[in-house]
Amino acid sequence: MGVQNESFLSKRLESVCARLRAHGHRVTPQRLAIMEFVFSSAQHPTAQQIYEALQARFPTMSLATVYKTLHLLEELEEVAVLGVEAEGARYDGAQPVPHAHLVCERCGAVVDAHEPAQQQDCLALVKKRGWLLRHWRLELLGLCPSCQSAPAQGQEPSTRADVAHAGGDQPY
Amino acid sequence: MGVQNESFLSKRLESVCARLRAHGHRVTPQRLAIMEFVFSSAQHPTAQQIYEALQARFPTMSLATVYKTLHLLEELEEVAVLGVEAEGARYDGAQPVPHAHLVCERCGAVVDAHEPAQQQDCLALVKKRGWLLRHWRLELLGLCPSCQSAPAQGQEPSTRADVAHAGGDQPY
DNA sequence: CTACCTGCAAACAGTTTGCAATTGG
DNA sequence: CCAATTGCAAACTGTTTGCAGGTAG
Repeated sequence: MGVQNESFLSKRLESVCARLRAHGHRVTPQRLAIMEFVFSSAQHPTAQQIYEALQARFPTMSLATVYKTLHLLEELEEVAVLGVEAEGARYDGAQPVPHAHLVCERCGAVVDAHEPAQQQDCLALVKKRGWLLRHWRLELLGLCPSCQSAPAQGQEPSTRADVAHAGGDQPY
Repeated sequence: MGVQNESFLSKRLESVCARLRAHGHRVTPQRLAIMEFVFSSAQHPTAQQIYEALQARFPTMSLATVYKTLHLLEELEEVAVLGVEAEGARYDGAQPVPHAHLVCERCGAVVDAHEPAQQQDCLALVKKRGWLLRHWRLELLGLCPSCQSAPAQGQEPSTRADVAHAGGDQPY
C-alpha cells in the first residue's frame, strides 16, 4: 500500500467510472466505495465482507446493492468471481487477467499467482480441444506455509476457514 | 460404455462398499444406486439430477439421502465436488485424480482433461510457494466446439454460466 | 425532469439438519 | 437387536428480485 498503489487505484477507478457511464450506468457513492474496496483489496473479499467493511461509511447500504454492483462490474469484466466455496463467492478485483489462486483451507488466505508458464499450458490445452476460451481460473487448495507450521487446531483445517491472517502482499 | 467399463464399475463398487463397511458405514440399496450412478456417469451430475435419475427405482428416496451419501463418498475421497454453478454443485465420480475440466458456458458440457503437462506445472507452482496442496481445481470456461458452430442463441452465451471446479485430492 | 439506483423485505435455490420410523449387519 | 440410515419437513445460507422512494446527470 504505497503511494504507487494509490495512484494506480485512482487511475483504475477513473477508468472504470468512465466505462460505467459509457455503458449508461451511474456512478453513485455506494458504487464508488465498493469499487474502491474491491480494487484495492488483495484478499478476495466475499460480498458479505465488502458489505461489512462499508457499513461504517454507509450504514444504510444493503447487501443487495453490493451484489448488484458486483454484477455490474462482472459484466464489464472488471472483477472476476472466484469459485464458490461453502461460504460464498469471492470477488477478485485485480485486472481481469487469468491467473491461479492459492487458497489456504485453514485461514482462508487467497494468494494470486501469475505464472506465465501456467498460462501457456492452459492455452495449449484449450487449443487442442477446440475450446473457445472465455474465462479461466485455477485454484490450488491446501495450507499456506504459516498454517503448516502452526499447531493443528482442534477442528479440521478445512472446517471453517475464516480469514485470519490474510495472504501475503508480495506478487509472489 | 463397453463390457470393459462394466467390469471396471463393478470392481469399483465392490471396493468402495468394502471401504464403507470398513469405516463403519452401511451399504444400503439407496447408496448402492447412487454410487453406481455417480461412478458410471461421465456427465458430472448434480445432486438433483442423481435424485431424479433414481426416482424410478426409488420413488420414496429423498434428496437429503442423496446429499448425505455424496458427503460420505466425499469424505472417503471417492467423489470430488465440482464448483457450484448457479444450478448447484456437480459431482465427479471418477478416480480422485486432480484434473482440469473444460466447461461450456452455453450448453453446460463438462469435459475432463487429464493432461500430465498441466499437472506438472501445478506441482511446480505449489512447491515454489511452499504450499501444502490438498485439493485443486482448474476451470476453463468458454464454448465447446459444437456450441461455437451452432448459431448464437437468443440469450447471451455467458448469461448465467460460471463456475466449474475440478476437485483433486492427493496431498502431494 | 426522468431514467436509473437504492434499500428494504420477501422470494428463491441449493444444501443441511432434527427426528421418528425403519433396517442392515 | 441396536446403531446406522432413511425420509420428511423445516431451517439455513447465499443470492436475487419487486417495488416505492430517492437521486445522478
